[in-house]
Amino acid sequence: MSQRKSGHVTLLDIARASGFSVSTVSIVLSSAPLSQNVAATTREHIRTIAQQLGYHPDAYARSLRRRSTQSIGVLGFDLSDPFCIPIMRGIQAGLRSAGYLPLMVDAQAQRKLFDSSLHMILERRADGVIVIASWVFEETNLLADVKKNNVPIVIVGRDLIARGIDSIMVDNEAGGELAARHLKELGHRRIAVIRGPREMCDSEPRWLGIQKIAARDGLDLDPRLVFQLPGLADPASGFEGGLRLAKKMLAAGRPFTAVIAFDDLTALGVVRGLTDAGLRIPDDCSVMGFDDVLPAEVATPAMTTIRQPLREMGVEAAERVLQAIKRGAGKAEKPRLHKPSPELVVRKSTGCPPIAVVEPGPRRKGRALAVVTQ
Amino acid sequence: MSQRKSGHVTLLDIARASGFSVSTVSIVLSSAPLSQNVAATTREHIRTIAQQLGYHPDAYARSLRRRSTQSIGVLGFDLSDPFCIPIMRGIQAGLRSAGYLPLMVDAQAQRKLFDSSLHMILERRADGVIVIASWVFEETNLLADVKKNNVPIVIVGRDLIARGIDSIMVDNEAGGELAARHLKELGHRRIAVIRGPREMCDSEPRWLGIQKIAARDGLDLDPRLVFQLPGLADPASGFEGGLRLAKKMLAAGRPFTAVIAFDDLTALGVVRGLTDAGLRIPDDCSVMGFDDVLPAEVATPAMTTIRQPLREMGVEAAERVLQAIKRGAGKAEKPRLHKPSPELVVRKSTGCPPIAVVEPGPRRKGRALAVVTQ
DNA sequence: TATATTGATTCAAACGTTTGAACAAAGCGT
DNA sequence: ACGCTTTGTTCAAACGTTTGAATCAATATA
Repeated sequence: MSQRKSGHVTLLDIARASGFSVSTVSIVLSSAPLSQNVAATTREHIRTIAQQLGYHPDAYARSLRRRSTQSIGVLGFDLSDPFCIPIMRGIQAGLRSAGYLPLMVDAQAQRKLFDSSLHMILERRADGVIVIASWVFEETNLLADVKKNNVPIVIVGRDLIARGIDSIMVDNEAGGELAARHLKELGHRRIAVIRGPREMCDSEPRWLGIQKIAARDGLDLDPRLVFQLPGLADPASGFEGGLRLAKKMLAAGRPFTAVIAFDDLTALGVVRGLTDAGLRIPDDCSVMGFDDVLPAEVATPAMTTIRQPLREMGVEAAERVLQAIKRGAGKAEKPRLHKPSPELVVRKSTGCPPIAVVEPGPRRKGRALAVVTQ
Repeated sequence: MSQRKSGHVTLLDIARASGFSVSTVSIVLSSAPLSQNVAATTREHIRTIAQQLGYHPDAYARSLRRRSTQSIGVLGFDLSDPFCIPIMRGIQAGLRSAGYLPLMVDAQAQRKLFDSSLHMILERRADGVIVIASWVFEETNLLADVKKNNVPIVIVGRDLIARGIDSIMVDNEAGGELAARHLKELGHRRIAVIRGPREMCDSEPRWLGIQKIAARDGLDLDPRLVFQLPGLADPASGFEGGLRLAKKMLAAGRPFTAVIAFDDLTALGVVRGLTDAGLRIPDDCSVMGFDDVLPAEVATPAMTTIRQPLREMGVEAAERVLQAIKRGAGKAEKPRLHKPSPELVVRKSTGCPPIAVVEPGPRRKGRALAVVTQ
């Protein structure tokens, strides 16, 4: 019942209550090697008292002394992006098994917060840093300070090996190919595409993959049916973009039987846009997404998409950063790029092309059909 | 270019490099009151050097000395629940303006992790704790240790004032009423309901609200059309549950024109189930959710739902816990319950009841209609 | 001229923990 | 009686920071 000044129970409290010294108590409670030398009765006694008082070692004091925090800063560019969550989960799993703790920070898609979050991580002396940058992400001088304090860093969702940073990014080109091939095999020939925002590094390779298959298999990629998502900050803005572009798509007056959208949210926006115009998915038009996030899975019809192995990517990131730590701060190996393969997930938003093809002429009652001219 | 043992730049490094003492450097860099007395040229000099060396104060050492970490532990029961994210955002906003930092932890819906996460928060000496417990959540002896170390605590999404904990929980009964009234005003009379799992405290009041309106306005709540979600851990399991129960609903052979689901994911499951059976939403049957999470917003048709002011709840939680800290650890006011009002969000999944009413007799081609007998 | 006052800087102790070294006491072989 | 090991415990310094008190000039006041 000793009166403590700070609200927290400390080793000293337990020392006093048990009659032993702070050293002994510390040795017992932290199961230091020396604790084998401590009498079993003493150990028991000290442990009991600690339990009673509700003692929790002060991680700050401990880290200060041990010069290691056993924690990894995990900086999510935008946690509200459903894309981040599985990656986070993977990271958590990867770290936990090694006894490390994630120090999660959410930059809320704001550049300013991104910087200050990074500072925060450095101030907390994380032993390493993992950055999840799915959506638009301007490079900052992040390198400067992190490297100056030689903290190993890994980035997920972006290729920054050129800047000397270990990177993990799905094989977007393969993903683009997968999507195009799937539609081709269903019999689609005229495909509309919504490309990602210019600032995102995923955009170009996905488009490349699509083009590759199109060229090889004779798909028709009418430039008037290729659109581009503007680069906005909010991940949910993909939905708005898809919705808006779906309308433009119909207005273009060119026939198409399928749409490949940049990501799942965009695809959901497209579904909304086409549905509003009276089309049925997938009967009148197939729609594909990319990523495989929760909203795509629970939508009706369930979205056919290209799955990124998000969780595995998180695990990999954790392993990378832990390796780098083990290797020692100084000897930075040359940065590697890990490119996991995406996977086609066939659900209900894609199907065979209709016998008739969408061709909305001069705005008749929303939907107008014309026979395909193949 | 001085060789440091630890990877991190410390005050001592700067002291040496600048020729001033550690004290002076500290005073300058932490903008302590005394820094007014420090010569402007000195200030400038020290700041420049700190910048060059990439100095970041060690949060651990600082907190140890200051006896305050300026951080709040935020323990999310399951971060993959889209419900959590807006709350998190609110908390972040509320804390940031007061200069506090959230220490986010994800219990991943696992009881064991829940406990260890709480320990972690205590070890990190958070000045306060906010718990977000949306989904099933068995009380632990969480009180014991947190209270023993007198750290103020607030819980969002559950009413624990009985256990002496400040709580914030939407007015579920009002929400239930809102949902029922909306359907009634559209002209629905026969309504199926999917109640939440027994373990969740939200379940009962929502049901109460629905019953209240039903009784007053003469809605028909056929017990054979009232279902109950089993209590599973995974938040996405609500979807599966809704899907399964939708099938049972049709199999019950009782006419209904609308469904109130326990939450949005469940509602999306219902939409899937009914759609699979050949029904159109909302033409043949209206479906309502609860919460207003992202997947509900981007689904097509967009989900009509009862919105919880999640962000505001997060802000409120932050303010509560900060107040408690300011008030001082000892004097715990008697715990209060804050019950924000939900809000009806009308989208596209609800509409007037069909002239014909769903009544799936002996499994004919999926969908069978019968005239309403009002 | 002695004494406050002010301005600029430093001393030294403290925060709670860990840990190499030291100490004390006992057992044991020579 | 001596050294040597073993067992059980404590000392004291260190981690990087903050801060009340102290120092020391130089200047202003009595």
